[in-house]
Amino acid sequence: MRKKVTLKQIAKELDVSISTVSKALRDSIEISEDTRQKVQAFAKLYNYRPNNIALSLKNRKTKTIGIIIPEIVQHFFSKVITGIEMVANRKGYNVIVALSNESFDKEVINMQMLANGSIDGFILSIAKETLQQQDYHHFTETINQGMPIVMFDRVVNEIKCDKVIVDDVKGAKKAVNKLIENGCKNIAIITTKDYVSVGKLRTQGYLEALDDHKINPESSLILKIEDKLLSEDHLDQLENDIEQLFKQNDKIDGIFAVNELYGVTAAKVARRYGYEIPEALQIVSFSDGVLSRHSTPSLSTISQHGQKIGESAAELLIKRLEMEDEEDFNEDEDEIFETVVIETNLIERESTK
Amino acid sequence: MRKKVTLKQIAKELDVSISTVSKALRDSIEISEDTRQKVQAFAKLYNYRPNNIALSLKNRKTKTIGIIIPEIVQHFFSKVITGIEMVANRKGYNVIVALSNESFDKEVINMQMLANGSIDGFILSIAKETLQQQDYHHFTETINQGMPIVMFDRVVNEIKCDKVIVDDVKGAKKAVNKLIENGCKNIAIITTKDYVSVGKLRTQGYLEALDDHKINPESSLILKIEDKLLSEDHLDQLENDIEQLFKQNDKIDGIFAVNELYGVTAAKVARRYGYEIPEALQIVSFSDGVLSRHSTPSLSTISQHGQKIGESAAELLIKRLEMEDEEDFNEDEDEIFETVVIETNLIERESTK
DNA sequence: TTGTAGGCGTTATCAA
DNA sequence: TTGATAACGCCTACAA
Repeated sequence: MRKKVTLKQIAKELDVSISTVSKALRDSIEISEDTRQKVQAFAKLYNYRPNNIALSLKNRKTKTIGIIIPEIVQHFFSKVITGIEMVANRKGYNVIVALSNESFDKEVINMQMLANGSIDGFILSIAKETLQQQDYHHFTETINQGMPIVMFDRVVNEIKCDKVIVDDVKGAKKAVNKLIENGCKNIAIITTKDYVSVGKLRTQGYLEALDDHKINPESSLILKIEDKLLSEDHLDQLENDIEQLFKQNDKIDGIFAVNELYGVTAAKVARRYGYEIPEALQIVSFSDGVLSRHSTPSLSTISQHGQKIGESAAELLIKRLEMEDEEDFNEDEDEIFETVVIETNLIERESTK
Repeated sequence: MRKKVTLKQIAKELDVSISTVSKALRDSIEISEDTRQKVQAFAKLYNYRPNNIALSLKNRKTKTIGIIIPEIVQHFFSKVITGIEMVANRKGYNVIVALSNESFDKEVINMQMLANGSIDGFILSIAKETLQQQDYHHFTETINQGMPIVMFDRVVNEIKCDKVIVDDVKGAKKAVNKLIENGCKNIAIITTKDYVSVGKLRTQGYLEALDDHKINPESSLILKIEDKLLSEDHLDQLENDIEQLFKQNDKIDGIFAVNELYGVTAAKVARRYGYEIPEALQIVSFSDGVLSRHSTPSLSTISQHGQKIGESAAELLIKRLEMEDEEDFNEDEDEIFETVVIETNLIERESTK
């Protein structure tokens, strides 16, 4: 068991000072060719690597990014992480992941844990509970402490920071327009309660698309799901709710679902009701998932490009971090924040004509 | 912008020494009630939190766990992370995630990055490329440096460390036995090339189950997929391969797929060929995914309980970490490592009778 | 009851 | 060309 070597140990072995070793390893011109080689050889032999923690303490930066997301067992969030990790890694950053589990308390606790020096900045998507309570003090606090935050997907106007979002309204309109073009007359929407910002925006897009085509929205065609964590019970409930939708209105010939689970579940229920897809009923869902691609019938979706979102968020954060370095204490106060919008696009599969 | 306060600053403000502040905050009896309250009040006011990095450096432990997995965009791995994160968090640990992307080089680089003081121990699942090259020096090296590793799912006998695995052979036998019980006579297997340990083991289970029932394996019923990263091309290739399987052998009435993607794809191709599921063809797949539950028909699967695996791995690692603390330098050399086996179970859905 | 000093591993500055 | 020293933020043994 060869424990990690430190500069100190190398110094002792070679009978030179610590600073000589340090300089030699960093190819300083101050050091003679001779000792440099000696030191480097020894270091290589013992596989010396500078201790990250010590460096972090010294440099007052950790080169790691903290991610806080509601859950990881969701293709969209995994994709985002993949994207973040890619650019982070490329730029020499690590990524530390914490899950809020949609809970306000866990979000707060995790932020505090990480904010105490473990990371240089946050990339996060807000927990549902937080959105519901509209308590954002933990965000403002960390920002005030000088730690930058980049929010993605579930963002909130109250907080001034960089953001990466999807054109939810526009994406929803694309979906609904497609259905209208394809001849649907009675288009239902399956969405979330309004406190989930993306659900609200997608609902808005749905309404705007209808309006653009002079179609009056009907409340019997709008289903707002109380979105709890995924559980078997919840799934049953979801199916029941969708069944109610079909019972309430037997003219439905198009469905826009704000996520792919709603989409595939709608397809399942619809087929149980004898609807032919896409002949009698067409479906488009918002999604970045694996479900819509592999389900039968495969679902046409509005792809939100989770990985791109992640990449974009990481770039924004790192840009800001490196900026801070440069402008040694530019206490400008009124900083300018960016909001990057990632374009969605419609992927046509079997659930539309 | 109120930057984070340090002990030093508090000390200066209150005109006491740093150690007095430190002790006061930790409720030391050495400190007078008076100053203690004064210090604590001030600390609370300025929202003092000890700096993690400084603590890590001092204590020579970071209280964070490094996870290295091939990819995160796979339900199984997400589940494992969820499990790890749960127990880690409960025990005051953070979780830092790195992705190998199935590449040997990235695995090595990421390990080195994290091993330099950033974490206390690893939980990992080996990249395919590493398994192929059978080069495990980076594992032995980090273990030799005194950093514990827990491997899960894709493990390897050559490395002595704690492991968490699934009873792959037994699970596969459960699946195939079920098919046999249900009357299947010609059961095909869709599996990976043998260098993927879990694929190999599941294939072995398949063969053993057949043997138990005195059924001779037929090479025309065994399809070994060259498993690349998921891409559209790869998917087409997969469908082609499966089509070949059906062409080669028109008596197939049961399929055991070693993962759910193979399972749903087989179902898709089979239905294109006019097979009724489960009447004419029954399918069971290994899985921990969302696909099999929501596909049509939903797939019967051998559930591998990814979250439990994660929890178990985290418990093993943390146990070992805390052990190290106690036994101040017990250089015993021949340590004893555990291998925890997580039981699988068969979930019956629509793809079996 | 309070303060001083040393150390965790590095690097940077300045002195030798 | 090399080395001593201080600093990053914290804790603790020991001294006052």
